[in-house]
Amino acid sequence: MVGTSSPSTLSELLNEVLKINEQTLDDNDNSKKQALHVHPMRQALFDVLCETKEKTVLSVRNPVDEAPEDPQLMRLDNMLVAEGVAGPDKGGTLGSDASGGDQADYRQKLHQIRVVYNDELRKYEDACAEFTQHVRSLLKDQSQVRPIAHKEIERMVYIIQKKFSGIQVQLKQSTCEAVMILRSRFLDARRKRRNFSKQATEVLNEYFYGHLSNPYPSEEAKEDLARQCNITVSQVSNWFGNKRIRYKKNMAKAQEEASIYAAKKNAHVTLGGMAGNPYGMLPGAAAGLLNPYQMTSIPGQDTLHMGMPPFDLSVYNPQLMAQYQQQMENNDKS
DNA sequence: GATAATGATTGCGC
DNA sequence: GCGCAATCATTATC
Repeated sequence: MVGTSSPSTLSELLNEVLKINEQTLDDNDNSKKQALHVHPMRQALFDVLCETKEKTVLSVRNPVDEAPEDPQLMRLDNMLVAEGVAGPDKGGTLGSDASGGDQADYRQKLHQIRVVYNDELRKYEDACAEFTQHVRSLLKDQSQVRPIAHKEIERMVYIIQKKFSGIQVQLKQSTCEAVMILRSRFLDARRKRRNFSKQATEVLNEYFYGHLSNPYPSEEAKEDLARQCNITVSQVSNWFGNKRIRYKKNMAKAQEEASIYAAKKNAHVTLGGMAGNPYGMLPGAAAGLLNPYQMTSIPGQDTLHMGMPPFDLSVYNPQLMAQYQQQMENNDKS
């Protein structure tokens, strides 16, 4: 029937359109297309078909309205923002313990990841927009010959965007992995310690032996020491933690060291008074003599000697202290 | 290369 | 959250 003569009735035209819809139009079958396009009932029937289709599609739930936020995608997004890859550039702060050089290196590497990520993301977005536009125009073209509901187009767009979203998730995942690898590398690098400068160690030791009776610097004191030594407050805390433990463990050597710092302090006192020692009455290791550790741990001195050592506390002399210790050891032997 | 020294980390208790 | 103790990992010294 089709092809030989134009459809004369509404039902004939409908059958014709449905057939065409099923088979899709063959570009070579121009006469058939032509016949349809010029039929006086064409527009009316086409409108009816569109309306019917629109009603049918309306009953289908719109996936766009109901799509829940993908929790995995949300996690990835949050992480990328937190790490400074997505969102505003935070400069890639590592930890306060990382050294300056490492920080700069880390920032540079993170910036590279950020650039690559944003570049790829833009490419995907552009490709997605381009493909969506292409499909839209294709559907628009097809709407000339078959009824296409608006919701149908939106659904198609949604499917396309979901496909591209899947690719984006992969991109975000691999970016997160890259950041994790970078982070772990630099966190490991933090273990690559460098010894503090001699000057910094001097400052810390002076404070420690100057406060042996209470070697627990306050937060303010730690900040002050950190400034003086050009290290972080947590490094100061670490140093004091280690120092207290090791002082206890190796009292003999610590005593020797205490004498050195006491002598230094003494020289300072002679020259400049008691400035800088909040325990003014007990300069240097003299304060250490009253510290709780010494009462139990000095080799050869298992108990605290009740008698005070033979020196004047106000002008502590390390040599006299050494003599005193020697004397006590001799007493223990005899 | 062995050893000591030292800064950092971890697990635990308070 | 802080400090202690044990331990790890690196650096310095011999």
